[in-house]
Amino acid sequence: MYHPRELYPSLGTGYRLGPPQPGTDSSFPPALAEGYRYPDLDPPKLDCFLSGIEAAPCTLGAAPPLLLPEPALTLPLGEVWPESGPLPSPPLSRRMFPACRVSVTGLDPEARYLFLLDVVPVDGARYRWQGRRWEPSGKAEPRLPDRVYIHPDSPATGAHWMRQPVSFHRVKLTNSTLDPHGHLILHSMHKYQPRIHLVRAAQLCSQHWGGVASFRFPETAFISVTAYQNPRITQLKIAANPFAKGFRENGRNCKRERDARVKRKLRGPEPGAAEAYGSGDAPSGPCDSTLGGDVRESDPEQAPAPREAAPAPAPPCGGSSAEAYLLHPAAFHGAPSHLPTRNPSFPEAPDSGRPAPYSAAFLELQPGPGGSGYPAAAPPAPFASHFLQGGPFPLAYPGPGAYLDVGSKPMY
DNA sequence: TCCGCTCACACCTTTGAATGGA
DNA sequence: ATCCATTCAAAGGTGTGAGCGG
Repeated sequence: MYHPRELYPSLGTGYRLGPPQPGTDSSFPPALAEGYRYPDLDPPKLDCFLSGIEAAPCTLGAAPPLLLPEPALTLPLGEVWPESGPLPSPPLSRRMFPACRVSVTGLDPEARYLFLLDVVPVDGARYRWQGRRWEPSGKAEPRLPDRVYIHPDSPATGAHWMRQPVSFHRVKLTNSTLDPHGHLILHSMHKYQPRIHLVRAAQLCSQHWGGVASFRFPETAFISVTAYQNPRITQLKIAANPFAKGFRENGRNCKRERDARVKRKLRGPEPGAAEAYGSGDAPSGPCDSTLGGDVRESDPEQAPAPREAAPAPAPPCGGSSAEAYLLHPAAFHGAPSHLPTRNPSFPEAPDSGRPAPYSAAFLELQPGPGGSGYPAAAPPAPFASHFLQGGPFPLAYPGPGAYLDVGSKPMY
């Protein structure tokens, strides 16, 4: 995890934000553009996927009015956070799973861009799992310093980003407010919204950012937890995450095997301990930085797993809910009442060769005009150019309690 | 008592270096 | 000398359960 100003101090401290572009496709919960300035280009379009539990492409919709608060804490240009002694041992963090993955079009193939991801609180409430659903339960903890994850391929050309979906599967979450490793810090039991930022460097060594576009996909909102609240979420993750293979039905770490081991332990030494574990169905091929490695599309056993993860007549889970795990299960995902069923609203993408996505089933959707927490039709967005001083990250979050807090914690 | 968090654990995947053959 | 495939070990990611504290 890095702070962009430390990595690329020459990129400058300010950037302009311009008018959002009108959206087109209303069949999906719209991705919301919070700011943009690409005067010489068609507006970029982002398609959102949940790796492993993948959504059909979601065309960029129109944006709400952009609210720009005063910048808060800033660092002098180019200042690097000092090293403060040795890093403490092992970071208590876990990867976000499934990972955010987006496709982008409309970039200048020659220009260079940075892809960033951050997570902002959705509201001011703390949540609690009430057996069937997540319900607000008290006031949220004070907001933590914002951190930004920079995609490791950054900066790269527009052609590079458009070549294939951009995966953020390496994003790590933690609830340690003192985390020195630069992981995204979240409060447990709070609702968050990931945002994708696309920053164009007009010239890598210039003193100005070439522009920035910021997107949020309502279907990726999640509630952070440190322990599973919903057992069906557990099953979904085990089924979909290759790292949890050992916990699957036939795995050595499944409940039946664990119970058997405990019994054998009580009786004496385990006789079959030296047997080989390999099953030969390990995912193949390298996991590059752009394509997520959490679920291999080429592995026929991996991708369809979520469909088989839960029994068909699933118990009600209270409609929509989502959990993202901090120290323990790193993920963001939901608990649809029809977990094993493909959502008909998301037809299989042509030529994808993948199972149709489950995304809609995992959405943390708020009741609202368009079925999501965001207006189906974007509000009018009068042009108003803004210029932020003090650093491009994070962008203002257009909601209650939004503020800009840059550099109050070391970023790596 | 309940609930959430921390920690240790076993199991598994990922990754990159080392090796050998073409 | 180069390229490619294979092997191997270390690093890292996973959920679970016990224990702890508020």
